[in-house]
Amino acid sequence: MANLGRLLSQHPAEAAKGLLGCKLIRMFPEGELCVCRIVEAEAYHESEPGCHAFRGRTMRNAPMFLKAGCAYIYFIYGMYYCLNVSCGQEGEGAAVLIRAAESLAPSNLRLDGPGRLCRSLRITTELNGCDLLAKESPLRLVSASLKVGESVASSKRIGLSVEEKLLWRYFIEGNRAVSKARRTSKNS
DNA sequence: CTGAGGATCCTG
DNA sequence: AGGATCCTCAGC
Repeated sequence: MANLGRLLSQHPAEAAKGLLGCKLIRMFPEGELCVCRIVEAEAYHESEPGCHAFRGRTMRNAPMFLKAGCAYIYFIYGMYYCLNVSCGQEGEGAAVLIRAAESLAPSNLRLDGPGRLCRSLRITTELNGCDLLAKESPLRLVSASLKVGESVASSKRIGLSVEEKLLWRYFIEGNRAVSKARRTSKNS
């Protein structure tokens, strides 16, 4: 995908699909750099009750309404953070949850799960709202394509008991950073 | 003001 | 299967 901004301005389901294979780059305050590759993502849109923005804008979900490409980071279960990328048009409550990534450099980080990804990359609400498309950002997205031979599969979203007919979870089929039970379309 | 529940993960 | 752990929002 040539232009990340254009990709993310689409419907979150398109954005989630297109984010697979893209790089996520974390620059720590001390200057250390981590590069990883997104392998699993879910779409959320204000039109459906699975979405935090379903009941309109609140203090917490406000970043979902920002222009495409901003971070929406929330705290959950008293313990974990989850990273989302705002998408769609400005004023539209839509985002993509980053569920898992492959650790490239260093190659030993555990990024297989939304909570683990944030813990390993030290992503907290301190980064909430930041522009992931800006070059100087401490957390940044860079466009990249899938590798030859890779394909995208989909399933219902994880951990929701509503809207289960929406197949808005996307993942790179067979990828090892996707949890074993959920990495094939057969099991999803 | 209150309390129920949550886009998770780890342990037993 | 259950607990950690606390923030958010709906409801009163």
